[in-house]
Amino acid sequence: MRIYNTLTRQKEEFKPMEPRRVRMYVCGMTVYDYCHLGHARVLVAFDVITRYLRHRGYDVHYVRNITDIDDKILARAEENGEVYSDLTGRMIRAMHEDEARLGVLSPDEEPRATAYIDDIIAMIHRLIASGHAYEAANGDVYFAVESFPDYGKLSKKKLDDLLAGARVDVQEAKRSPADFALWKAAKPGEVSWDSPWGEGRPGWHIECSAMSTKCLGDTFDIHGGGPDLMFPHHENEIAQSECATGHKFVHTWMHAGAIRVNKEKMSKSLGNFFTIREILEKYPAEVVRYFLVSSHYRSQVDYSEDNLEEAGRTLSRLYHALRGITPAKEGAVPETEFDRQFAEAMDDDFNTAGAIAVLHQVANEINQFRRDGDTEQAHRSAAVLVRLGGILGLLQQSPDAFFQADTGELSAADIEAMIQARADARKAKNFAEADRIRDELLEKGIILDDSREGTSWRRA
RNA sequence: GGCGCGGUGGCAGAGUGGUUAUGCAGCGGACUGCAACUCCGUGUACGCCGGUUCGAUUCCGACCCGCGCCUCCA
Repeated sequence: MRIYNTLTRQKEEFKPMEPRRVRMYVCGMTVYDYCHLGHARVLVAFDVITRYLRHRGYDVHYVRNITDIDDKILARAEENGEVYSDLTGRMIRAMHEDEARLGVLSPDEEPRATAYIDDIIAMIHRLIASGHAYEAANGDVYFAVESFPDYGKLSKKKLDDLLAGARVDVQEAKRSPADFALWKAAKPGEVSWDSPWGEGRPGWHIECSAMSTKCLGDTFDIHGGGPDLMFPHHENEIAQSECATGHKFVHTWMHAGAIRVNKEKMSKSLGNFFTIREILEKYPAEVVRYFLVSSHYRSQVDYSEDNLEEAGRTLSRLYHALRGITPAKEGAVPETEFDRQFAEAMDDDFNTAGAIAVLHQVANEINQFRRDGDTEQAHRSAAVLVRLGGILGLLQQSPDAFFQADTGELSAADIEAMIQARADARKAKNFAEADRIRDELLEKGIILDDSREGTSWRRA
C-alpha cells in the first residue's frame, strides 16, 4: 500500500520497520477548550487509518498525546479563576465524550505532558550536552536551530528565509530569532516543575519528542497531525529528536487537510470554529463522521449546512439498503469483488472517497436483489456492506437505531399508533384521513416508508 | 516577499494518456390509492494558452484564479 509522505511530498510504498507492526504517533489536543470540527477531522482520519491498517493485518501501536500544560491553558484557567488541572481534566473528559460519539476508537496510549516531565528534562539535558541547546540569561532553555543542518526539511523552509522573515519582537535572550524554547522559566506564582535550570515548564514541542521516543522508540513509522502543525511544531520535533537521539525520527509524516468555513480555515485564532458538541446538536454523529470520511483526508473540506445535510441523505441511502435485512454472519461471506475494489482504494493513500463509492455499489446490489426477491443474496451483500462500512467506522448500528433516534416530541409508541390508524384508514379506503395522518407526522419530522412488509418510519 | 497545495458536470467528490467514478439535486419511466423508499433510463465535465503524442481532463511549460504555512492554532 502507498501513503503520501509530507517529508518527500509523494506517495511511497509503505514499509513499516517491523513487517507486521506499525508504530504511529499523532499530535492530539491542547486541552484548554472543547474540540472543534478541525480536531474531529484529525481524530477521524487517524481512526480510519488505524482501522484499515489493522484490517490489513498490522499490529498497530497508536499513541496520541494530550498537551495538558501550556500558555493557553494557564491563561484560560486564570481567566476562569480555577486551577489549571481542573480545566484540563474537564476538557479531557469532554474530548473523550466527543470522540466516543464520533465512533473514534481510543488510542493505545494517551500520554500527557505533565506525566513525562522527567523524560522531557532528560532530553533537554542531552541537547544541551551535545551543543544543540543552551540556557539563556532569562532562565529559558532554547534549541539552537542553526546547530541542525536539516532544519526545514519537513516544511521545505530555508533557515535564511525564516531568519529574514522573523518578527521584530525577537526574544533578546535567543541567539537566533528562529530558536525555540525547550524549557520556560516560571513566572512567580505559575505552576512549575523543578529542573537543572530552575523552576519552569516544558516548551510546546519538546513534550512530543520526549513522549513519542519514550512510547515508540527513537525511530518510528508514522507521525501524524493537523495541517498547521507541520511548521513549526513538527519541524521542531524533528530537530529535537534527531539531535537528541542521533537517529532518524520518523519515516512517514502524514497531515490532514484543513476544515474551512466560508472559504476560510476554521481555526481558533480566527474565531470561526464550531465545536464538535455544537455540531452534534444539529446532526447525528454518524452523519458528521460520514461527512468527514467522504472526502480524502488530505483535501480541504468546507463545513456547511448543505454539505452536512447532503451527507445525511447519502448515508441514509446506505442504511435504507440495510433496512429489514439481517446481514449474513461475519465470515460467512467470502471476499468479493467489492472487497477487492475497496482495498484497492484504501491501499492508495487511504482513499476513503473511492472506498465509499464501493459502498454505494454494494447498496445498489442489495436493492436489486431485494427487488428480484433474492433474499439470500441480499443478506450476503448486506454482510459485505456492513463489513466494509465497519472498516471506516460506519454502518455499525441497526438501521432502525439510525433512522429512529432523536424523534423529538413524539415517542415511538405515538408514531406506531398513528401508523396503525393510517393503516386502518387505508384499509377502509379513507385516503384523505390516511394522508392527513402522514402529513401530520411529516410536520413533526417523521417520514413514512411503505413496503410489502408494512410501513416503517424515520426522522426527517 | 518566501515555501507549498489545488482548480473536474447545478452541487459534493474520486480518478485516468484512448473506454461508467460515486453520491445529492434535476428530468423521463416502473412501483404506489397518491406519495416516500427502491429499481430502470437520462443530460450537463475536467480554469486559460501553448507543447509532447496517433490521441490529454490526465504528461511538460507559461498564465489566471483560489487556498494553506511562514505567529498560538488540528
